[in-house]
Amino acid sequence: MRHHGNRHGRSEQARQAVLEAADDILVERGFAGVTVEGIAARAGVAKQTIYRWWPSKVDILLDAFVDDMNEELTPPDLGSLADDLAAYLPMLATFLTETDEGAVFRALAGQAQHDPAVAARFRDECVLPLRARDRLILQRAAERGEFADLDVEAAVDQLVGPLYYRVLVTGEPITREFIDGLVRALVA
Amino acid sequence: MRHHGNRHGRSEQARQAVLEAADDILVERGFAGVTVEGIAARAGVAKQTIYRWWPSKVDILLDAFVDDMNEELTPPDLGSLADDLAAYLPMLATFLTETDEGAVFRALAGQAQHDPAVAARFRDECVLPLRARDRLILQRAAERGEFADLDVEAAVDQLVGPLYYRVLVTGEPITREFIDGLVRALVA
Amino acid sequence: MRHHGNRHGRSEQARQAVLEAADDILVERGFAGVTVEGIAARAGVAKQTIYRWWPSKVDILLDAFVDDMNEELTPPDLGSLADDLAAYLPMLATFLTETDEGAVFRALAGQAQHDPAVAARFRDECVLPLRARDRLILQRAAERGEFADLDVEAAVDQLVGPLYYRVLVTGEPITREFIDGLVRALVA
Amino acid sequence: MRHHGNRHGRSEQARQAVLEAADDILVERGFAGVTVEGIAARAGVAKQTIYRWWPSKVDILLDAFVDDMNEELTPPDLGSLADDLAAYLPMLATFLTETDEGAVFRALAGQAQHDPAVAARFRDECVLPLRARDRLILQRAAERGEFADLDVEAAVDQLVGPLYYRVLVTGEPITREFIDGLVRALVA
DNA sequence: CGTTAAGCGAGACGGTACGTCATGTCTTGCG
DNA sequence: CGCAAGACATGACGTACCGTCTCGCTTAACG
Repeated sequence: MRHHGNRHGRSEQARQAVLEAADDILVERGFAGVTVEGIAARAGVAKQTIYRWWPSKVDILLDAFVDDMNEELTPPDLGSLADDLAAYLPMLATFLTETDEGAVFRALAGQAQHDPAVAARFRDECVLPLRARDRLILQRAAERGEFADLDVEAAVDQLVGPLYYRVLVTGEPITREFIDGLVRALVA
Repeated sequence: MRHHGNRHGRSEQARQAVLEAADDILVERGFAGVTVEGIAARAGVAKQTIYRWWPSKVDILLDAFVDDMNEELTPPDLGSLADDLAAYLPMLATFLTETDEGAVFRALAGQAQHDPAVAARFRDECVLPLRARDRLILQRAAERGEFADLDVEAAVDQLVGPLYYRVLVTGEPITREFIDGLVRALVA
Repeated sequence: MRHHGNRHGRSEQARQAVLEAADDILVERGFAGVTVEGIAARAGVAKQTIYRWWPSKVDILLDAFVDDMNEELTPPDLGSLADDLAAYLPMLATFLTETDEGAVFRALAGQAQHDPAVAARFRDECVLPLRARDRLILQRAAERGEFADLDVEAAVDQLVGPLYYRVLVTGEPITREFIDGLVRALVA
Repeated sequence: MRHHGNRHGRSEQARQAVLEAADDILVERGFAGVTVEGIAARAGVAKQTIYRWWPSKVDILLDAFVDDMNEELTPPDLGSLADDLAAYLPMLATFLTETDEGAVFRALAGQAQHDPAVAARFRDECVLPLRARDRLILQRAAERGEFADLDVEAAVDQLVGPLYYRVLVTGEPITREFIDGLVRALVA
């Protein structure tokens, strides 16, 4: 049964179809291949319906990322900082480099370099939630007394910064050894 | 007197005008405002002249970056690793966030997220030369014997990774204290 | 207190509001400016209410014309054909060129060139009633015996044809002399 | 050999293709079926090429009419006014009602009712040339001395006005008798 | 020392996607 | 049941750039 609008706001069906279509096209054809017309066609939705709810294709990807991210990346709680990090950082690396959500993240990070408005939304809606997960592990370690005087924010940057650097800048693979080095530098 | 072509090789005048126009437009209007037509108009050059020498606008920016970068960012040589880093890292941060070349770098980094071909050229022509400078300081320290057993590549990532992460991802400012923390973590 | 529907038949209030809104917009902004959405907004009526009762905006204008025309253009009865025509033809010209109803008539005549269905309704509901008035004068003259053997239909065409031609085709103003010429040609 | 633009102005090939496509679509699907996109597709031309040279689809039809009209409707010269008119007026009627150019003329006449700017161009480029032909017959008669004191302009209106009135307003067919009546009224 | 071919400015061309506007259909809840 | 409200699929609008092409001028090496 097709839904053709009603007085109580938007069609959830259309919303989902748009987000999924955007996601799929991004993964299949890259960011340049993502067009509002393409999304509309693939989602079986009118272009105007997209423009009614999203100002641009970037906003669609932001929504798509927010929707999907929340189902992923639950940080482990293994009882020791070193173990938690050894489990979590590879998960994060895989998330960023291998998953569809990671592809969306990278595309948004790319677009954030071109547009300050995108950058602001990207930080609030993508980076902050990811950092919250990063922080969680360190905070639990602090609560256990492993690090009495830790500056959590700086520590997060030192831990995940090199990882994002490899993902977004150098393209180097993130190896077990690389992560071990990061953990050792922090624990030392 | 305008130059209208010759039989043997390209017009250096046109090349310079194009690179400068691209640079200027990027800084003034952002990456989205950079168009081949706009560059041509501003440089007083025919569109075809651009397409004859550059496959896309990204290649223009790459050339512009390479031209300009070589005049910047000479790493200091103060005799101690801590001093060198304390002098160099703020220079790098300023280069990335404040200068026109930094704006080009960020734009290219952004576009590299969207296109693997751009990513490859970006790494070869932008990232590698910058990393060469990063490495120089650590190599000199190693030669002085400050760190006998240092893995230079990993150390570079740990040093500059958090810095790029702030520039490209979180947008947090890069403070004196932040840099001191990075240096301390390495020297420890 | 606004009316929001009732159980027994359509709202006359809504009908009037729609016809007036269509008329007003046509006069103010021209035929291209007449849109169903615009009419609905101006009339304070839902779009669906319009589509429930009129198949298209042209049908709205047809209804508007029929409503208004009946209050206008009563042919005079001065006792002689020449006098009647000398009084009536200028009235007709003014009606077509100066009044709001004339504007509606011209818009419908224009649309009739594009769509045979419109043309049919236009002739039945607009042209025929106007021709009835034209004919009336000639018929009364025939009844008075002024013209025993007159072909009324052909005479009407010869009289008002040039007038419509000027209004719809050449745009020439309709002068006293022009009308006198038409009358003279008929009476001769 | 395809032509893709040069420094000396527009492609005559594209111009012709556009005019013919517009003409064909108008005849096949009516004025409402004429769209710039449809013309572009049918002519094998880019939409922008159309907008570069014509402000609107009406301007295309105007050009198409002007191009085609000049090859049609040469008034006869049979030596007497009555004969000339008896030959010419049916030709005119057929031109307006049966030919493709007539369809374009009627469409333009329709659009002229909606837009004063169109009306102005329509009169200058369509109506005036047609009237020139109408006038020719009467002028030749005047030169022959058939009508010493004829007001040619008014006579043209009286002759062709009823004819256009039937074509554009009533839709009545234009019969031999009807035309004879018009000629008789003038000659009388 | 004139020929001639490459580089150039100019700009029209076939395309693709943009973001907007109006159409006519639909669903909902109030009166 | 009629209505106001408004979301929806559809499709054309007019614009902006893309990358390709042709043209005629300028200019320097070659004949």
